[in-house]
Amino acid sequence: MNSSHFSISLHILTLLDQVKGQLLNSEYIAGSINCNPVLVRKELANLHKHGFVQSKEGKGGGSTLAKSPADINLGDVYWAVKQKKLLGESKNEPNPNCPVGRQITQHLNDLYDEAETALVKSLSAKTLKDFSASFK
Amino acid sequence: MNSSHFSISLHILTLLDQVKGQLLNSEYIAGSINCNPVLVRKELANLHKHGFVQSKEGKGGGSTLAKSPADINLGDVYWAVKQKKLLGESKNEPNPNCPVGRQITQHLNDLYDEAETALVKSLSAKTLKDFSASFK
DNA sequence: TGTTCTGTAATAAAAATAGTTACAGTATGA
DNA sequence: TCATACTGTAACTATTTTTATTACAGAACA
Repeated sequence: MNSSHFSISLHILTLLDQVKGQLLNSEYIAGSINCNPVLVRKELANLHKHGFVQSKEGKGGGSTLAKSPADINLGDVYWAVKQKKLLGESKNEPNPNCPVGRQITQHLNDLYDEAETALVKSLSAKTLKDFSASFK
Repeated sequence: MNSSHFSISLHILTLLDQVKGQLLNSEYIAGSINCNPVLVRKELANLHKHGFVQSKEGKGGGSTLAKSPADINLGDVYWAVKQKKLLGESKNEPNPNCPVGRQITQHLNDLYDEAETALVKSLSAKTLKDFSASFK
């Protein structure tokens, strides 16, 4: 991963949990995150695609959690939100004429996959309920 | 982390290991990575600062490993190379007037620190020697 | 003493990320 | 039924981050 997708998504999910089923609209959420409402709606669209939230269109609409916070673990959020490699290359086209260049992409990918698995395992130890409960 | 610092550094270290003590110059290394030699020199400067490589200036100069590849573990490389948060925010200034916004940065940081620790533990299981040995 | 490197700074180009504007479609309720 | 307030999404712009380029002082070598 990278960027702030995970942070923003978890922020959204936490807010939705804190209001216990109340619908929150993208402008309110954006106000808490301090970002653009369209960015929130995009993030919500992704969370919706992965079954974490439900949205209601139209006047008085907004979003709410689609399942119990105890059933949302942060490792699953990670996978849902992930858009690109955790550790990795923006550009990466090593020289195929060099023995190291030719093979390194595969070896790095293997290494990163292992490392990412360890990271997700750590995240998976916590649910949204746990995370949200740490807010006073 | 993020970006390609880790990939590039590990690529450099692998090349240096493969040539067993021979000096490699930044242009050669850049040729294998397929990037700019100045980028390699900056990355080498950082690796040098952390004691992984030695460099020799002047004609016929170049770089070589400063310690045995068996004594370079990939977790240490990770820390040396890390320049910013693994999972995190480019911009992140949540609303201090919102209970969630006010506390989330700290909670996210705690979460990320744990996850990063798990990731580094995984990386630390391998040395440069191990990694380099997987190249045929 | 000319050549070939490193080290580093300053700048430019390219890529990625976030913000903005715009608008069709949906639900609500007066 | 019509004004209002949302979502969903696209197109575009601005900003930030990353990478490449140029430049040059200083070091080592032949």
